[in-house]
Amino acid sequence: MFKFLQQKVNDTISVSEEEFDYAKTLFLPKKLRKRRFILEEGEPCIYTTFVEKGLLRSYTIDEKGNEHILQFALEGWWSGDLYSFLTGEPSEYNIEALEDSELLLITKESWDQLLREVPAFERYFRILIQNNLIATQRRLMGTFSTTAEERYQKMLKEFPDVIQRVPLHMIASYLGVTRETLSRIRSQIASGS
Amino acid sequence: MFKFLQQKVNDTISVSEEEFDYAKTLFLPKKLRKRRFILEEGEPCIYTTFVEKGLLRSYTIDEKGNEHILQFALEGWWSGDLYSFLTGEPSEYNIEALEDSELLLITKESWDQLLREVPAFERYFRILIQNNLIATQRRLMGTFSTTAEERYQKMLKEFPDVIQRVPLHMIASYLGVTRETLSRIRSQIASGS
DNA sequence: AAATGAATGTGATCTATGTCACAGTTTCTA
DNA sequence: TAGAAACTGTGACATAGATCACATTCATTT
Repeated sequence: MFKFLQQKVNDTISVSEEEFDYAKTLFLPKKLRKRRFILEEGEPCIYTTFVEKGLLRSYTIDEKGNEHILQFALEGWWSGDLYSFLTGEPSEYNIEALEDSELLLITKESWDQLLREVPAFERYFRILIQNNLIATQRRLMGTFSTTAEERYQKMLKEFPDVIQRVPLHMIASYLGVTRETLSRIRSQIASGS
Repeated sequence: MFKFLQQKVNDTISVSEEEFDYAKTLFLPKKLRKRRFILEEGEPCIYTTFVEKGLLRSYTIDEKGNEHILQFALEGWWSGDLYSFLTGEPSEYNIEALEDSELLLITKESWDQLLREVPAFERYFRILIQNNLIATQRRLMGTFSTTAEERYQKMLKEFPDVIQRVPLHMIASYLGVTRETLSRIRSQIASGS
């Protein structure tokens, strides 16, 4: 059950068996069925989530009712609303399973404890967040400097598995365009260049 | 000279005088005149920078020659290209002083050493990066869900000092619009609503 | 197996923002 | 202090992408 998490953590830093055994005690396993939510807008984000199996998405809904996807989380990824998790403030995000999923949850208290007692985890999360920041900065600059088609092509290369497993209107929402626009982009790619 | 950095760090975590004295030895003070660069596209980002005084901007230039500003760094902020700094790969960013500035620089080697020897700094940077990630995620979602005018109004509230000190075409570039569009938004705000 | 809802495609039209061009003003700098 | 950059504004026009509307196919659920 924790094999996958352990492997992921050890890809980044080195943690002894004892340290990891301790870490295990702080996580809560949970199964989440397709179309069920682990976080809904307005409630505080109690857990940070590691995805053992399945696929989550986190998204906001704007005043017009449009969804905007912040992140897809496949196996081996983390999910949650960092701000709400840290502050206890109500979240602006919804986190939904797009497939039947198996998750490992950790509360703020346990997380604080883990970082305090096992400094290697402080380092692990620093690196995790760092890589996330780098990727998010790139995505932001990409929305300024590239067309919707270029962003779609890039996503096809970088996350082919996400594209396979997720409906197109969600890909569109992740790219920051409407489903109609993505549909036209796709038919254009299919026909011509 | 290090008073400001010390204060900033102590706002977040607590570091003893001894620890901070050690940290000081790892930073290199540098003055950078207006319009001079501390990083240019194509070269590796050798330093992460703390701004003691002045104002920096980091930006990329796309294929069409348009600039896109990732960040303004005022007094008390950090600047650099995280990816290039960590990997040694050539940077895609330029970092330029918009005013005569006083900086504290730290190399990757010294930074690694600092995080290794003073765990409080590992924590400090984790929190710093975490807050940066939260802000960047918000900015990204904002570009998807709000108009250029809304983003400008929000920036006026959040960073009035940046707006005061930076030319409008750079504000436009930060917001992801052209200078002409921002100019029209401003005259519209001035006249009507 | 039927029925409901989710997902996708596509045409017609609209709009926010980009592009290009020129002019006036301010700020460096030699 | 003169000349050159940098900065800002504004008009005319172009365009990527949004909106709205409808049809079809696919997947779930009872």
